[in-house]
Amino acid sequence: MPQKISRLADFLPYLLSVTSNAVSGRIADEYALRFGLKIPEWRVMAVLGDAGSRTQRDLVGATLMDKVAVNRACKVLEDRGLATRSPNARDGRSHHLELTEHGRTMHGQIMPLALEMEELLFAALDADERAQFKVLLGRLRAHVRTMGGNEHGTDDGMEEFGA
Amino acid sequence: MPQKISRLADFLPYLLSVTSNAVSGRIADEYALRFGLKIPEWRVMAVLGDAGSRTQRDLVGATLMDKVAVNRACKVLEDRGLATRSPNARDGRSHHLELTEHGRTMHGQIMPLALEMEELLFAALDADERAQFKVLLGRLRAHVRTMGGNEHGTDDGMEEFGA
DNA sequence: TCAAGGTAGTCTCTAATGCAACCAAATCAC
DNA sequence: GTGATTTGGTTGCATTAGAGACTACCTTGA
Repeated sequence: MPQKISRLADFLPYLLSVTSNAVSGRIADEYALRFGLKIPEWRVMAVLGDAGSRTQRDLVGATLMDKVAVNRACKVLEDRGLATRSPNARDGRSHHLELTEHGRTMHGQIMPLALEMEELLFAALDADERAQFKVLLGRLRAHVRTMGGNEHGTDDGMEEFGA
Repeated sequence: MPQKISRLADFLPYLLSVTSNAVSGRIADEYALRFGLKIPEWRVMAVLGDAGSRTQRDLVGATLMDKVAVNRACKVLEDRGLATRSPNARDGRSHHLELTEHGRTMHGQIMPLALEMEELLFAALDADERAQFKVLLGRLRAHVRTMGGNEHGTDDGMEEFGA
């Protein structure tokens, strides 16, 4: 019998962090193995494949990643022929990014794997629990964002990227 | 009205990661500001203050951090006079780490702040929801750990460090 | 039309994180 | 005991993430 129970183990932020790392780690491994993609690259592909042509700025808003991270991910995707940039007629500073045919094909494989991974990782939770979990995460994130110095500049939602 | 809803935003691992980062970031800021401590250092202090004298190996098990991270955190704590190492009679390779008086004093300030932060960050969730959230995180983590290649070597629990 | 200020994207430098190789002490095999 | 293997701890290296500066371009307001 344990002599002492750690209060660390009861500390929600700790539990959250450890769990998140475990989940992310597993996914990162899987994507690296199967597609040679890192998480940032994968996220960008997910958004592009789903939403079509976007600027880097849009991608920052959609993925909540740093603009540098987005930039690097885009560059990798472009170098690998998974995405292309075309000039933005409206704004000479930015480009539109879009998946290539190759990118689209890969996206077609990637999304099912994502869902499969989600299924596998969250198998310990039934449908209701997952829904509940998602709601709690959403509320938590929204709340944390409102409090304190808003962290990383661009702080608009990720919920929509309507045209 | 949004034209399209991102599937990324519905992807649980993504939501988990983003939320966890937001929470961790806020806490990290707070501890850096008030005590000049980083998360790994804080975790080690939390365990030492709570459990008394431990070896680095124990700390790895208790914090689920890399042994290198633990080592570095310990070194910082020692350099700052918050913890001391004393030889381990049983094993010449390792030392016992323990908070100094100074460290203990700081620990006395740190833990209330931790609880305060938890309260503040999780204000968006009521008591039941927090309990539920904790249960779900626990199940999730336990499940993820069982699947796939067990990641980072040492994989014993964090739930007990009995004598 | 021109200056002033703001924004998208890029580059660079530094800090943080994790891994692999390593050393020293302990344990095991004989 | 002596050599081989394991384990706690440490160091160094490679990878990653983030802050800041910088360029090119846009927008506004005179």
